[in-house]
Amino acid sequence: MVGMDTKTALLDYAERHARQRGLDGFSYADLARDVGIRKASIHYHFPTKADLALALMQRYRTQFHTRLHDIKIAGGTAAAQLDAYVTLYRAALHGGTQLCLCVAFSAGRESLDAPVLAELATFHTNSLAWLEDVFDKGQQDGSLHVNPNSSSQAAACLAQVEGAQIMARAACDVSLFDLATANLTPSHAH
Amino acid sequence: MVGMDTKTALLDYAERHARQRGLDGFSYADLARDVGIRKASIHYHFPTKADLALALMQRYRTQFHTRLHDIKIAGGTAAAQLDAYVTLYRAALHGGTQLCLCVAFSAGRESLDAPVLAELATFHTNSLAWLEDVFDKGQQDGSLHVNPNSSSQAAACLAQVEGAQIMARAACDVSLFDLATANLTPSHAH
DNA sequence: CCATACCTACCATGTAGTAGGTAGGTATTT
DNA sequence: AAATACCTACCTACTACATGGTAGGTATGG
Repeated sequence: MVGMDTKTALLDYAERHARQRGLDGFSYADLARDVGIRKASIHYHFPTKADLALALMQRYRTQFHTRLHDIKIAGGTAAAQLDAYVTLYRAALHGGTQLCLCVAFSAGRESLDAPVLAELATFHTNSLAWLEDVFDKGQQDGSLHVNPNSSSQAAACLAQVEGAQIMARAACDVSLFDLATANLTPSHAH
Repeated sequence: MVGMDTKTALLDYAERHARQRGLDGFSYADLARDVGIRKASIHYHFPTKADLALALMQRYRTQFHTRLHDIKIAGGTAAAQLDAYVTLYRAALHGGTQLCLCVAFSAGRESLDAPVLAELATFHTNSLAWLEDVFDKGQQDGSLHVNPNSSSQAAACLAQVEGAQIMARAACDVSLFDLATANLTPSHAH
């Protein structure tokens, strides 16, 4: 974290904690130790924990959807795009040490304020739309087997990667993710 | 809760809290209010919170696997058994107000002691074995389309229902679960 | 009597936050 | 150039609870 501005450092550490333990599982005291400032100073950057959670979710959502956009722009078959998508979720596991933020926050959604819940809903809505688009494209280019209801298939796909993360996280074992998503990425040797 | 013994009442309320908010999201003070005894008295029944978590997981796992056993005993095609399985997960959502305990604990696994983690691992292992068995039977009785690797398909199926729970819980909307699991329960009108 | 299941009183930290202050840097004014 | 004003980003000191627990005591039912 050399030379990094304090606010970004706080967000980085907070994101890691939230993805490992959920929002209720860490405190400002943890962040203070991580960043090397006094706990009370964190309130300068994030007056309340809810502000921090919102900033985390907004940052995560925009970064994630930039990645989705990049996958689209890069072109390739729909199957390749789906593969890249699954790879995003796999990478988010960091070897089984953490969940992606949307899953972590979904599980602890009772502790979230309304604006954070709204961001979370937007994350899911955007992801479903992106996936549905991929399945539609897959039907056109013949690279994916698509059932008659692409929105249901998009939902199933999102459920699968999120669930695969849960399984892998529980066991701290990425190979479980691979096993559970093999049908989505058939080009990989499993 | 009339006439119920205190220990069971504690477990019931604790399970609800844990499934709604995770283990870090509730405290003995919540349980004390729920059951109507002093917080310190809870330690008589569960000396530490880790003891409580272990008891919760053990109870949940044994009950869940009794249900799986019942589905098997009841007979019917493999497709009907898979349908019953998905219905278990759907019912566990309680209208979108909570997750099943294994998902809630998986997300917050960092806060769990080793014996609880072991129970959680057993839960997943047993569930996968049961599902794999169903897929094997489905291939024999022709009621399920099974790909060459039934263990991967079992893992995918488990991931899907767990992920579908996450999605439905985030939005407090069971219809998302239905949308995301439609391919597993084709006999239902979606 | 004894086991069970509760109680009170307390402990040691821990949590999210408030209020006022200060140091250093930068922009503006004299 | 020097003084002043303002901003940023931290600090100390503190608050009000809250957390998971300990220790000793008491009431009740079998």
